[in-house]
This record gives sequence, C-alpha cells and structure tokens, in this order.
Amino acid sequence: MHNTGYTNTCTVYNSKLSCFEALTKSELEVIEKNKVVVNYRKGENICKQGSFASHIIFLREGLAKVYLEGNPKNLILKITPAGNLIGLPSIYDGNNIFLYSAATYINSVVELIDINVFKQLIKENPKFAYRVINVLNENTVQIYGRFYCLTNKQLHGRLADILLCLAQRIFYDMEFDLPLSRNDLAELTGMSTESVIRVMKDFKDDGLIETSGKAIKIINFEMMNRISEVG
Amino acid sequence: MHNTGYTNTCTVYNSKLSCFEALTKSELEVIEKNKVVVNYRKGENICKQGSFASHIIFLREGLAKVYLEGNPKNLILKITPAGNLIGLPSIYDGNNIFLYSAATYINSVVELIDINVFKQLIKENPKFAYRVINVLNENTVQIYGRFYCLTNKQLHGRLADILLCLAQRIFYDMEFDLPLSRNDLAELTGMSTESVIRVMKDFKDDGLIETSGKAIKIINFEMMNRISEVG
DNA sequence: AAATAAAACTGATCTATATCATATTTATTA
DNA sequence: TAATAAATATGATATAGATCAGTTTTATTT
Repeated sequence: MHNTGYTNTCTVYNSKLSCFEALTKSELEVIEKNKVVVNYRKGENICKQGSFASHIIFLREGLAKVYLEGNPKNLILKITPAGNLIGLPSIYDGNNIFLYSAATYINSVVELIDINVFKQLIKENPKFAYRVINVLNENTVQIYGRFYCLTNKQLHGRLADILLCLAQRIFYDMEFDLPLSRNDLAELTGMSTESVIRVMKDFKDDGLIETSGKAIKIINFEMMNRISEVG
Repeated sequence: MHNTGYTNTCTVYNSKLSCFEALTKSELEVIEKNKVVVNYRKGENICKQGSFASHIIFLREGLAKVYLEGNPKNLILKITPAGNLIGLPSIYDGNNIFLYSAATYINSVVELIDINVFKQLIKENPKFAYRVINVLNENTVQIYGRFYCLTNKQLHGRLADILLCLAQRIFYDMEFDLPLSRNDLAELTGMSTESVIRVMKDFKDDGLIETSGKAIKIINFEMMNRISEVG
C-alpha cells in the first residue's frame, strides 16, 4: 500500500557507495596532491551559500548540516555524517558557486579537493562520472523524501522520523547522546523549539522514548515507526 | 541582502542545455535506434513511481508534472515543459525504479530511450556524463528552491511565485491561457483549492492580475514580484 | 437544448502549530 | 562557589490556513 521510499524525513542516505573507488591509482594520487585537510570546531561554517566553490568537500570525520540560507529562517537539506561529499551540486558549467551552506555540529575534519581537478577526473574517467551520478541521485532521493515529509507530515510524525533517523543511520543504536540542541531539532524538522519540546514530552509520557540530559533512548521502536508513517 | 537563487517556488529551470549535444553522430544513431515515440493525451500517466524504469523519457512536446505519490496527497516536484528529460534520477546501480510519477497537463509527445543504452553512453562518453551531471544539478537547484518556498513562504507568496513562473518560464508572456485547474494550482503550491481561489481573488481585487475563464494576465509585475519575495 | 457533471467560488467554523511570556534547569564563566 | 548565560520547559493566546457545507458558474454528455 505505502509507496516506495519517501516515507522518511530522514536526512541521511545510508549507503557506503564511494565514487572514489572508480578511480585508478594515479588518479587517486592526483587527488592526494590537490587536496588540503582542515579541522573545524563545533558550530563552524564549512562552506557558505553563494560564495565561490573552489573545492569539493569531503567530510572525513564529524557531523555536519547542509542548509539553505533563508530570511528569516534557514532550511536544513540534510545531515551529513563522516564519509560524505559536500558541494557536488556546485559542479556546473560556468559558475562554481556553493548552492548551500554547511556547518559542523561537532568538531570535524574535512578534506578540500580542488574542484577543477574533480571536474577533470569526471571528464576523463566515465566510470568515475557514473559513480558521481549515482551519488547525486542518492542525494536526490533523500531530499525528495525530506521534501515530502516536511510538507505533508505533522509535528509528531516529523519528530519521530528524525529520531529514528538519528538512531538508525547516524548512531547505529537505539540509545545515543544527541549532539543537537532542541533548537537544532526544531530547525531540522521545520517546527518551533517549543513544539519540539512538547512533542518530545508526549513521546516520553507515552513511554516511547526516554531522555536524560543529552541521552536519548528509543524504547518503543514499533510505535515510533507507526507515528512516523501515519504522519 | 537576499540570497542566491532560492527565492522561487518556480518549478522550471529555464536552461536550454541539452546533454545530447555532447554525443557523437554514431552515438546519436544508437539512441535513434533504441527509442520509441509515444503520444499521451491530457491527464495520462507517463511514468509511475515505484515501477520498473526501463527507459529515460524525453518530453518532445507538451507539458507535464513530475510528482511524488503520497497518502493522502501527492507532492509536485516540478512542471516540465517540452525539451526536458524525465527519469534521470532512476539511473542507479542495481535497481532501475522510477523515483517519481509523471503525468501530462496537455496532449504530449514523448520519446522513450532505453535506459541501458543511456547508461552505456554515460559510461563510454565522459563529456556526455558531465552534461548529465550538469542537468542533474540544475534540477537539484530548482528543487531546493521549491523546497525552500513551500516550507517557508505563505500562501500569497507561493501563488505569486507560481504565476510568475508560468508567465516567465513556461509561456514567455504576461498573458496566457492556463491549462491547469485551480485544483492543479493548489497541488502545485501546496495549498487548498479554496485558498488558491481566495488568494487569486485578492490579487484580482488589488489589481495585480486579471482573469477571465482560463486566461490570466499579470498586470502589476513589480508588485507580484515583491509579494513573491516577501513571502 | 436539456440534463448532468465538474469546476469555481463563498462564507462559517475549526485546528494545528506558532508566538509570547515566564519559570526552571543546566552549563559556562568569573 | 557565586554569578551569568544559555538551554529547556510550560501555560496562555493568537492566527494562518484547512476543512466543511453549500451555491453558482462552466463544461460535458445525452
């Protein structure tokens, strides 16, 4: 009955598919030579929407949000755990502009790969290009799902979604320490901070989750899942 | 002050960039040999989310909507005028499943290109692959903008957006005959049919647009633009 | 041309969720 | 350890926009 793959506000696509696997040894060396490693502290901006995109960003360690800058509110497109690329949609002809901003949730390590080198590899190695297309499409699916949820589900469904997503795709555990504030969760679910707190309380009162400080534990997975689906 | 490119619910990216230009004569012949031309009447389904994607769809003539199937509501991702590809995100490793549905607004002509042929061309011709990446990224920008608008702007802004989009990017005229019903507009702007009608009336009462039957004329472009921006 | 169906329109009501105001708890700094 | 700031929590109120229940207009079929 239910449809294929869009039932989730979840911001992470859990595939370990890397486009770099399609590169030859010498091509990988080219990347090595043209990359820089940078450390970011919690809360810092990795890239800024509208600025010149001189590089493709690989998040080696950490956790980041990718978001559109808006007035008065931003819109989080996705959360990116380690192992993912940021800035692929900047690969355009002509203008290399970051289409979104990104910022870290926790201390993170990033590799900056020269965008022209990256582009050149695409133009030279069709298998690499094919992999890049795959990654882009994975991303598209994910954003579509999120788009659907934010525009169609209501508060309880959206928050359940995100909590499940964090448990299943970021922390791989039903019990985790959340590095996000209620305010971050609000931004992520497109609701007000107060509503996040209230819905959270509902979940607690109904025995679906337990929280203490930064720790969150999903107790009734089944029910949370149903709430996420029903909206 | 305002940010770069996301201020629009608009569903069409008006670039005439075609990925086919990167193909050689013999490659184009391969496509010719492996494609089928099909006519669709107004309102018919071109592809169905979740079904097997055996082909990439090129909309030769007509106008279509691309949407996610949802319960109880669908979510329109974009409107596609003639000259665009439908189904590119289905290019995945493994499963070739349509990630969305598409249906015509008016009688349309479509070319169906075998997806494996298409994939093979990507793998053989990196320039073609690069072009496909460009098209995918254009699409991404567009969806991001729409995502932002539908989650952040309110009714008047969203409807103004769509009307401007139709005028500027679909009909290339401030005066046009709208092949969409109020209900279609509602689906497109994520509002109820009644609200579309009411906001439309507001625009008319304020002398921003004129309507009679299917005809719509944007009179005060400046003001409509401001409404679209302010939200 | 009459009958029927589908859009378009209008007003009244309802509701989900934001906003505001304030209190309490937790974290950070001095 | 006190002082300050930030995050979390809670209740009261406001509101944008949906839903419902109709009426009128336009389109389609017989």
